[in-house]
Formats: sequence, C-alpha cells, structure tokens
Amino acid sequence: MKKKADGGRTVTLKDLAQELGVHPSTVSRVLHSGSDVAKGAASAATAERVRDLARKLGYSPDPQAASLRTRRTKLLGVIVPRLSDLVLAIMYEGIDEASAEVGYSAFVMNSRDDPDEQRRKIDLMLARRVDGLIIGDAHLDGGLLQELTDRKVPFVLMNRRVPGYPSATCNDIVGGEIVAGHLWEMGHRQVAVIAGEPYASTAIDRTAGFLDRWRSLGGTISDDDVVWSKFDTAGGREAGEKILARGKPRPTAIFAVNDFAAIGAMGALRSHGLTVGQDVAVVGYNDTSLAAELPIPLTSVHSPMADIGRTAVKLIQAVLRGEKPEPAQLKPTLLIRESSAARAPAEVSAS
Amino acid sequence: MKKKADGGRTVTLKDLAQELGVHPSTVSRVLHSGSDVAKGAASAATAERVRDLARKLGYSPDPQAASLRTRRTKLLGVIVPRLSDLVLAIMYEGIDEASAEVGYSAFVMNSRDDPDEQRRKIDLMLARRVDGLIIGDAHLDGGLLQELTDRKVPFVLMNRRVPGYPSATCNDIVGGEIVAGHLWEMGHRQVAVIAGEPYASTAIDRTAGFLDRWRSLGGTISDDDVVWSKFDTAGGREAGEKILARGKPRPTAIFAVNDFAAIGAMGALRSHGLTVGQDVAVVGYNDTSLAAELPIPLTSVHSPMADIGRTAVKLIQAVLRGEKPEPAQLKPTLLIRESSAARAPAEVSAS
DNA sequence: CAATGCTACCCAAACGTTTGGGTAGCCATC
DNA sequence: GATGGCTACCCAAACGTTTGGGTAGCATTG
Repeated sequence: MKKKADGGRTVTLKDLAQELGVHPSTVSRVLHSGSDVAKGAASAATAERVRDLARKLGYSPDPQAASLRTRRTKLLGVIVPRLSDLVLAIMYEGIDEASAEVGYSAFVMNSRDDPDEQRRKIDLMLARRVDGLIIGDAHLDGGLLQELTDRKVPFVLMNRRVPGYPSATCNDIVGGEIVAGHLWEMGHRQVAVIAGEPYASTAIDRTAGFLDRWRSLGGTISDDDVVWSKFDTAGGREAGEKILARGKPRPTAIFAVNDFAAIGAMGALRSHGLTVGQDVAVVGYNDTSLAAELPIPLTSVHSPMADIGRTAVKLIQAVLRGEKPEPAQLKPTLLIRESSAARAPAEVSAS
Repeated sequence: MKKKADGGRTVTLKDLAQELGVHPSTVSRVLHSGSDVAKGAASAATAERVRDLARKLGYSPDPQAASLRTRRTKLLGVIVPRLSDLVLAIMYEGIDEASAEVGYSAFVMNSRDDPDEQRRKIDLMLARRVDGLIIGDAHLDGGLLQELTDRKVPFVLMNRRVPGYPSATCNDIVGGEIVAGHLWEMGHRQVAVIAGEPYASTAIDRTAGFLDRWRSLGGTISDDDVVWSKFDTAGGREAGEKILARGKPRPTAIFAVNDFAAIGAMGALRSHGLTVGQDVAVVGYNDTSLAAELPIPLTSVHSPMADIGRTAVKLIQAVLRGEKPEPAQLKPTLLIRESSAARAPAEVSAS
C-alpha cells in the first residue's frame, strides 16, 4: 500500500525530478521504459537514485495522464451474457489474472445475450477508451462483429466462436464426440440432447459433435430427440419435462450441453420418479465445481474455463500488436461420475 | 455506436469548437455542465448548434483527459472473494447496473479471502485511481479497513459487515432467526449448523441469529453441533460428513449458512443413504437460482443480492459526497421447499 | 587538432479536458 | 452620460505523462 503514504498530495514525476535535480523526462524514462531506453537516459547511479526516491515517496504513475499522452489505456473490456453464469465468471477470473500479469485491467459487463444490450455495453466500453474487447457472448449471425471489424475495434471472442474471427474456446465438437462415445459404450441406444441456445456456437458444436459421432457409431437419433433450451437450470428442467412428455420410449440417457441445464434435467427426472444414474444417465458439460459435489455426482465434460480466459487475453494482446491470431481451441476431457456410471438399463417402453 | 463514425480521428472538443467558431470551453460547458451553468455559457441557439454538431460527429468525451483535469475517474473498484461465487457475482451485477446509471464504471477483482491478495488488489485499484472501493470480502478483524480509513480512501462494505463501517448487507441475524423458527415449528429438536468461515459476518450473524432464536424457543444445541466450514460445495460436504460421523444421535435438520454448503451437505447425506427432506431437513441461505431447481428443491433464505449491490453503490456515492451513511441491512425472507417441508421424523438413535 | 561518437542529460510540446477569471457589447437605471 | 448589470462568450493555465529532438562535455580516432 503506497500512495498518499504520508497523508500528503499524490507524488508525481515532477516531484521526483525536482527533488533530485533532474528533468521529469529523465525520471519518466528511468521508471517506465525498458532497461534499454533507460540505459541511454541516465547513468546507472542516477537511475538508482531515481528508483530509490520513487520507492521511498511511494510514487505511483497516473494512468490517465499516461494514456492521455500515449493514447492507450491498458484497459480491456469484457462482455459476457451474464457474470452470474458460473462458466463465464470463471473465464473472467482467468482474464483478470492474465491481464493483470501484462499490466492491463479488465472491465466486465453483462449483455444478457440481448443484441441491444450488447451494443450498448460495447459503446460504454469504447467510451471508456478500452484498448480492446473480449466478447464472450458472440451470436453466430455475427452482424455486430462485422461492424466492429469495419470500425477497426480490436476484439477477440471467448467461449463462443464465430468462424473468421479470432477466438478462445473449448473444442466443443470434440467435447460432444466424447460424450457420444461414452454413452454408446455404456450401452445406451436411446438418447436425447438438451442442446442449449441455437445462436451460441457452444450449443451448436457440442450438439453437432455428439450427433456426428453417435451416428458414425451406428446410433440413430431423430430431430425431436434434440431439444433446444436456455442454458440455466430452469431451462434444463423444462427441456427435461419436454423429453419425458413425448409419447415415445423414454431415453436411457440425456446429454445436456451445460451443467446447469443438466441439473435442471435431473430435477425433472426425479419429479417423474426416475433415478438419475440408474433409470436414466445424465451427462453435463463444463465440469463446474458443482458437478462433482451434487447429491448424485454429475458426469461432465471438463472444459478449461480459466485457461480459456487466459488464452483470450493472449489473443487480444496479439491483436493489439497487429497480428491476426488463429482461433484457439482448448481440449475437453470427460469426467465420468455416478450420473452415468451404470450400464444402460434394458429397453423401456413409452412412459 | 458512435466514435470514429467515419473512420477518421476521434473528434474532440476542439474540433467541435473550431467547426462552430466558438471556444472549446464554451463547448465543454454546454455539453458537460448542468443546465444551470450551461445557461450562462452560451445562448440557447449556440447551445443547440453545439449539441447538434456533437451528435452529428459522434463526439464522445475522453474520460482520461477529463479525469486528469478533475482528479476524479468515475471508476469504482470492487473486491470480492471470488467472482465465481454466485452470490458475489449477482451482487456485482447489481453494482454494475447501478453504477452505470450514475455514470460510473466498476472494476472487479478476486481476493480469494487472502489478506495479502486483498492488499495487492486494493493497491492495484488505487493505482488505477478509482474514486472509491466496494469491499465484498471484509474480514471481521478489520485491520485493513482501519488502514484504509487512515489513508482516507473512500470505501463501503458489501455482503459482509464490520461494525463501525458503512455497509450494505442482508440482515443475516434475522435470516438465521427465521430459519430457527421454521425448523422448530416443523418439530425438529435435534439440529446442526454448518456455519461457514468465522471471519465473515455473514457466517457469524446467520449462525448467531439461529442459535439465539433456537434457544429462546426452548431448544438446546451444543457447541459441537456447530461446524465451521468453507462456503463452497466441497466445504459443505465435508461438514456434513463431520456431523454424521459424530457418535451422537444424528440431527433431524441441518442449517447451512450458504446454499452451496447446503448442496454439499445434501450430497453427504445421500452418500449415507439418507433422504433429504424425509430423514433430514436441510435449509440453505441466499436462495441462489439453483436452490429451487435442484432435484430435491432446497429451502433457503432469500437475500436480495442484486439489491445489496445496488445499495452498495448508493452508499459509496454518499461517501464520495462526504457523508457518513448508516449501514444498510436488507430484509431476508424464507422460501420453504421440499428439503424441509416434511415434519420432523421421530427421534433417531446414534447412527 | 579537427572530426566523430558517446554519455547523460535537458527542453518543449502535446494529449483533451475543465475552470477561474476576464471582457466586449448591450440595455436599463439614476 | 456615467454606472451597473446582464449576456454570451473568450482566454489561459493546469492536470501528469511521454517522446522527438536537442546539446554540452568528454573521449577516441585519424
């Protein structure tokens, strides 16, 4: 804790310079330039004196002054559907850490996946003069992204991808495939998918990966076995109800593309007197901290959420350097737990 | 979406002034002062022309330049134990909304409840020159807070309170009392409390409220019926195990001061072959969105989390105006669900 | 010994605002 | 017709940095 160390005014470059009898620019170069520049700016002795005094007086550079001059704020704007979505919260934790490490600070705002809000929040961030944006709520149609590109706003996507733009995501197709493989292996032949929102690549990719692998294994699955839903618990419950309400043999396994939806589905199953893990297997996605600790622990695809956030920061740094980084797809891994650990029950008839 | 509307440079006050043949200061006053000052600064006609042009060129004021001059950044720093704690995430959503409404932007950072990290993060925020802090991870010992006060850093507490400092919290004592009343009424006489971390007022108050009411109702509860724990699911499970492992009659009800701990406890109960809501009642706290949607819906004390965040913003605004606002305690309400809806089972002997 | 090249600095302008203090011109008042 | 009081502006300094371009003094080189 420095600054105002002794109750007085904030100490500035000029203060240091005056005290030492050198010019502020010299102090600036010593303190804020790479050692290469600093070398040319002052003798080793002077540099030492500068640094000592800075430490002693608790000098802390004024970022607004600096960015006024440099036209860079070292601020990152992050837009997420909602921070109360654990998945995004953890990604943000990754962002926060990684950006701090490179001297950036991050803002977050919620868009609630509403296009108007997305625009509004982006405008707010740009008004704050963020150097770049990390967009965690990209919609596949991507009109907004084209607009940002046209306006030369530096940005990268996170969590959800849209082809053609740099992004840091989990490899959700592979994730879906793993689940299909697992359920098939456990003997399931009748399955349903709670697929999430069709505007999100996470939902699309996980579902597509699942379906592709399922079919290539020889499984059959029809369109109405795929139920689109919100990503939250309520959405999962609703979707679960819908699956059970159909007049066809109930599935022996359900893949929900999101842990919360899976938890909702578990609720629906239980209300129908079914036991998760015995009567019906359930698999979620993301391996949120809850999954392992639920009364019936939930099989889930682990996605490296914090790493995705960290990667997003790396990518935006690259973009800010003028590069055009490739999309990064991080590897998912399946964690098998009680909710899908038993072999498929014998075929059941319409419920 | 404004700014750089036509690909060119950012438009400044000076640009507007030049174009209109007036002085930048006039433009500034018209655009950024209350209508009172603006009145004296320009004729109605000029003011109109200024505003029109500003709109047309998509002028957006540079906040760093402004704060360099005014010495206020309109930035708020928020420190939370972790953003991946749903409770804090929702409070932050409240902060985000409320601060945007008054022209402020908020930063969040995680402290992981670690004193060193708290210091470090606070320093980072101050280095960014935030106008004030909202502290969501206050520890009851409060050494850090005294220090901040000494340094005249404006701050308010949120979620957790520490006597003597302005804070926005749920009235956790009342919350604990309600739970005690409910469980007593349902016929429970043998109960245990999963109490959370002793450095957090939330844990202390909820537990104290519960114990006080319980005893005043005639109930008995001993020290080892109160188990301290982490606030997360794993902590709850552990605490649940501990409660079941004691060599005394198992309680017929458990109050966990936090929904996640409650979920963990439910898991522990189930592993012991007990059915939540029948064999053992469980009550949580916060009524997070999960509670209602769990396979066995969880009785929980609803606390107005988003409002607490919003209130925190109001309080910090007051502090910034130089006032010394009273602590705000928002009202909790109990939501009774399946996990505690049945009357207490007959007394059980040691398990 | 003049030219060259360092080293270790200094200088000044600029970034986009805000704000306390002018002042020119006009009208009303005494 | 001097005084006072508006109205509608203008002026300039300041906020704390950064950075391109000096330059004085000294040592080295041809």
